[in-house]
Amino acid sequence: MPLGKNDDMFNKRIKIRELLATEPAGQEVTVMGWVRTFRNNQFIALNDGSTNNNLQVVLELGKFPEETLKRITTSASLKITGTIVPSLGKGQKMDLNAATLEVLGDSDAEKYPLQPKKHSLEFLREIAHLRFRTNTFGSVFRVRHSLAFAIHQFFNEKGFVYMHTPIITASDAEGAGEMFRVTTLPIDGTAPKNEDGSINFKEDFFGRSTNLTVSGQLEGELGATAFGEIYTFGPTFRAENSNTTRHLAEFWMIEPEMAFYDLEDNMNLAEEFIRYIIKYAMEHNREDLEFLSQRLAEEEKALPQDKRSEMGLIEKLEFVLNNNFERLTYTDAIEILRESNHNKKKKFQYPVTGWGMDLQSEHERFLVEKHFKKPVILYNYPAAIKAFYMRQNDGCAPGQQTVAAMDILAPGIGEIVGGSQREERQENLENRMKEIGIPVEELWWYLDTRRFGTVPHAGFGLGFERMVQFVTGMTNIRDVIAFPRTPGSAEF
RNA sequence: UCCCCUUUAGCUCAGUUGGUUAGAGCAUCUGACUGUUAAUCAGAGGGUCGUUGGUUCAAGUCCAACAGGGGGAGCCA
Repeated sequence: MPLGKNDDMFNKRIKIRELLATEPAGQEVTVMGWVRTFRNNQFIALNDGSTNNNLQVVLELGKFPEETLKRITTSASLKITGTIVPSLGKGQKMDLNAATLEVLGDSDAEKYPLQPKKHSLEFLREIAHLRFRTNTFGSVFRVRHSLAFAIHQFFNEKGFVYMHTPIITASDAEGAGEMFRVTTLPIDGTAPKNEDGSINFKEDFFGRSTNLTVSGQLEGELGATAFGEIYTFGPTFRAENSNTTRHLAEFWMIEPEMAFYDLEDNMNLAEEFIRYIIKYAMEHNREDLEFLSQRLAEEEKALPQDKRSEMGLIEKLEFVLNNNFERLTYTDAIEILRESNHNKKKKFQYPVTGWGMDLQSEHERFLVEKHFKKPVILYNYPAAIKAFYMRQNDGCAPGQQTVAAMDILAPGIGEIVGGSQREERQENLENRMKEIGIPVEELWWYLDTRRFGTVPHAGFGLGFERMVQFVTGMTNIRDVIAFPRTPGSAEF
């Protein structure tokens, strides 16, 4: 097939987003897209997914045969050639006066489920394979794309190495929740067994028991202690029976891991990172964000006054760009919560008992949404409520051992980032592992980072879908991933 | 996994203290009109009231179980 011969190409179309940015001056163009509405047997609102804005195609009366007009139904796909002129109508700046029109694919109007009207997000979730054709999901997924792209750009500019950590892992040593087992052994009870009756995984595909990854962090630390700075960005799986608006069984996570970073460096990076990708979306997806902002405002009209956001979506994002996150220690947070009127009036479901307690989401929400009214970074948590690999802080008061952990809490979402400086001292790390029953032998490869040239290092994990929720204002996490996997649900 | 709410036409919803033939808007179809903007106007078709069982002379309506959906909690990202 000859290359570079544009005349032979089927697709010489101009994208509608690009076309709408030009001035209408009688130019001849070809567009392709899907019908959103067909009014008056004369006006087609054509959408090609490049933007929520439709192109108005004008059909001269009598020019096209009746049989063709009948086929211009919602979501039918069309190829149209014609000239671009200033619109005579008020809703748009240009019209495409159609010279030729070809129906590429019909769409049976009686069966097509989307209508030119408002649909509930719940209904659209049931037709997740078609919901991209709506304005809301068009905007959400274009923004999701931009955020993903910005993430790579941010780390690339900083010289981080993008590391692909394994999806299938053998380590189940982290104790981070339920895992999905990966096996080729039969499930009908005929799998080979050991003498004690347990499954003999030596006979399995990998010769051992394997699972889908719950985090790439431990592998990430291996990369960081060689490249200096790495990040992962990939799918993560949790088999927890969580049924909430912010949990998925399959989600995407970004996990940077940096050698020669302490906790403060870590917080600085996380904050800069979040701001960078929001800014990127604000600059590249302004229209989509404005649409989503309007959608959210509309949705919140149905809520009682006290449940509505104080800021609009755009306003909130600008606020995050222009204001530093509030940073405070766990210990200070407990004090604030204890002294709050909310607590004194016993309005917390879980009373603030004092130092050492795990913060409940109502406490986090109080700090973020009521007290500080901005994103908050909490750090230096009690060791007892945090993971084994977090660095033990020196010089803690007796009975108040803390670790160099930090969580970033966002309004409306809750925890969006969890990170820490890692325990780089081999002895401390091993002692801690033994204390909480994590098999030291199984993680021999991880501990090698501490054996051979250990360095202070830190990292964090950011839930991508929660970030997309924050930026798009979508309240249910199932609406920011194309095909959500949740307990009891894996359609499509 | 626990608690609460919910399920009526393709969609969004009404449906009274249990009482005759279950309604509306939008969508769809037919026709009219033709510079429309979720076009408008006229007409038509469309329902095993989530499923199963129970109470009752009588159940869309009351009760129970199950299933789907939503919200909250826990776990976390």
